[in-house]
Amino acid sequence: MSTSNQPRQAARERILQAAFRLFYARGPRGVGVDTIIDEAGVAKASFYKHFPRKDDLVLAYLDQVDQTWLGQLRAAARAAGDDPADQMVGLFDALQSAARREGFHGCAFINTAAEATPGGDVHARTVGHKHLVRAWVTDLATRAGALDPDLLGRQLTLLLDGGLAAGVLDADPATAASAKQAAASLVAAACPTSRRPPRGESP
Amino acid sequence: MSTSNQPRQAARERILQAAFRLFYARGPRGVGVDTIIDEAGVAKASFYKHFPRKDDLVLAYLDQVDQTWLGQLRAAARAAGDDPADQMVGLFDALQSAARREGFHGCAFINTAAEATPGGDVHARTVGHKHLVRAWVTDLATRAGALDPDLLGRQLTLLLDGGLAAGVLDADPATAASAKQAAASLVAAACPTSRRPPRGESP
DNA sequence: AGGCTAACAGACAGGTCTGTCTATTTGTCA
DNA sequence: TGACAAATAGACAGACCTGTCTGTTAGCCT
Repeated sequence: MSTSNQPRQAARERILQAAFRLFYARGPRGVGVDTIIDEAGVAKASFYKHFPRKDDLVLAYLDQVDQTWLGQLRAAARAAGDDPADQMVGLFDALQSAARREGFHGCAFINTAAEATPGGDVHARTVGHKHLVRAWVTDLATRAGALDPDLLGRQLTLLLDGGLAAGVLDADPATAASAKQAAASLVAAACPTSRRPPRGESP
Repeated sequence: MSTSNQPRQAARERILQAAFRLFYARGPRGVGVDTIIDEAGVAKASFYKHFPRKDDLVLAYLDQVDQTWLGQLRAAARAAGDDPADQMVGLFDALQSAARREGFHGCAFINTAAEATPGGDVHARTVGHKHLVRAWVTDLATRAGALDPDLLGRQLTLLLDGGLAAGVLDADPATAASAKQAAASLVAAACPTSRRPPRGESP
């Protein structure tokens, strides 16, 4: 029963996996639904049952990337320790990991937004994602006691976007390293109150 | 004769102008050659005489954007004075101007690279442009006496790319302002030798 | 066993895209 | 005036894309 229950949702899952890989590599407009159908090994009717319009699949793809990327950012931040200031720098390790990954092709949201209709659902979803990330970084900046959390949030997001987006041109690991150093510089300049030692006690 | 000599090169020019506007707004793959032909008011045979493949027009488009954008960057840098350190900050005014411009739609190179075939001419051209910009900024950093010019060049380019690329999502003028402030921070941190006053004499 | 749901295979229509081709018009120069 | 170069209008082929439709097969629950 477990093996026969698996196909119940397996078709949708296979479509999503194929879409994730193909959309990210070539962009949604660069991949026809027939290609996804072949790659996923599903029937056309099944495809359109799960995703009535191709854009529905694009939206699901964006949601998937959103969850994955935010998860990686949060994990990298958490790995940097408990201090929000350290976390703001540490999250750039997620950028470095992404840049090293085979098949790295830049920022899925910017790449997708570039070819999406400005007023449509797809474009709106990409904007929503970036707002989420910035809100999270700004929250970290607030908790780190930054003088201007909104400014620092924007600046770090800018570095992140720059490092991600440039990946579609040239996946240079030195770029991510430079971004992290820049982040450290900006965080240090914006949070002058706690000049905390690497592993120390409260003053 | 002057009026009749004009059309000799006018067709090519009209095509380029139409392509510039349409390609930037919708991306090269989002615009068919028929649309460009209509918009430029030329015949299809004329189009393919000047640009045998559509990609040839895309390359010409990229060259045009390259010249325009580099010119704006250099002008903004020059407007900031003679000090290379000031110029590295001042060039971000070009970003702010671009973000304010009607129809701002992010970075033409990143947007085009996102939909270009990874190994092809078009993709190579976009990479070439970014290398040019970075080399120019790195040169400024060197002349400003930065401790690590390559690092500073990468960091400023990162900020520039981030501000440009994010424009395809949301053309927020505050983003460009934040980028300029971040640049000022990084330049100040990287060039500690000359702590030059806003309008002063040599020490 | 029989009904039901989901998936499968694949043809098909209608549209768009690139690039080629024919035939005609216009302006220039000798 | 007549040859020549270049532009014009537009049909056309071949490929690809989205979305619909018909018919078949396999597993699940009662």
